[in-house]
Amino acid sequence: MTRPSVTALDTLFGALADPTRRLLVERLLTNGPATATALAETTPLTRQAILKHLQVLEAAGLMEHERCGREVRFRVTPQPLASAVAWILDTAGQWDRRLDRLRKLTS
Amino acid sequence: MTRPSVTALDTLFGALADPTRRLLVERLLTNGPATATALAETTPLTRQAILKHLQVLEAAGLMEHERCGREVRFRVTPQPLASAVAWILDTAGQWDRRLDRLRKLTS
DNA sequence: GCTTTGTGCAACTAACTAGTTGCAGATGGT
DNA sequence: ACCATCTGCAACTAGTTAGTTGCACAAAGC
Repeated sequence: MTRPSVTALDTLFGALADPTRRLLVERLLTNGPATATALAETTPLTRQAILKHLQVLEAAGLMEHERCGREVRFRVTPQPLASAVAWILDTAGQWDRRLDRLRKLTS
Repeated sequence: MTRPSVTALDTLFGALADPTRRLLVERLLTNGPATATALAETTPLTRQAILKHLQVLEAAGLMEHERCGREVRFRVTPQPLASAVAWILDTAGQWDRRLDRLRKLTS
């Protein structure tokens, strides 16, 4: 077991480890794309704090942003979540029968 | 959107966000229970560093430890991984068709 | 009883994270 | 042109995390 390097799974799981970030993902998925300013208005946090969270999510591949005039709109790109599920299924699948059944269905 | 509180998902995803911890999970799942000392021998890290990682995993519900004489053996308890998968499927499932198919099969 | 081996605890450092404030720059409306 | 609004960047604080070292304690073997 050599010292592991930082992989996409690190930033991905790390991004999901924060409740504010998970809320942002949920909210953007249900309500559609929005700006950091708009998201911050529904939150006790400042715009900059929200923006940093969005950038963490973007670094994990879970967000994209698009410029529209003077606004910057963020949209969820959930594809990387498949890797997270894949790791869980590949790892624990050998142990848990129910997860293993799921693993076979994904391939 | 009120300020979210720290939930089990936070510590769970947080525990999975570290490559060393994921390796420990994988190793213990394939090779069976082991002590922190034994695990540290296959690593550039010290026993205490490994122990801390094991404790983080245990706080996330992914480990159990059992005392055997003067040894302390750690074992993976992967049940909480189901919650992680559940969140992903519940959240992104509404978006991604393939994940949605999986979500239905878990219920 | 002594030695070996494994665990437990505490202190400490370095690095990173979450969040803030303040200000400058760009865009759109009138 | 001017004003309101939104974004971008930088500096700063406080708290947390990863990892270390050192030492004390407990259990087994001889």
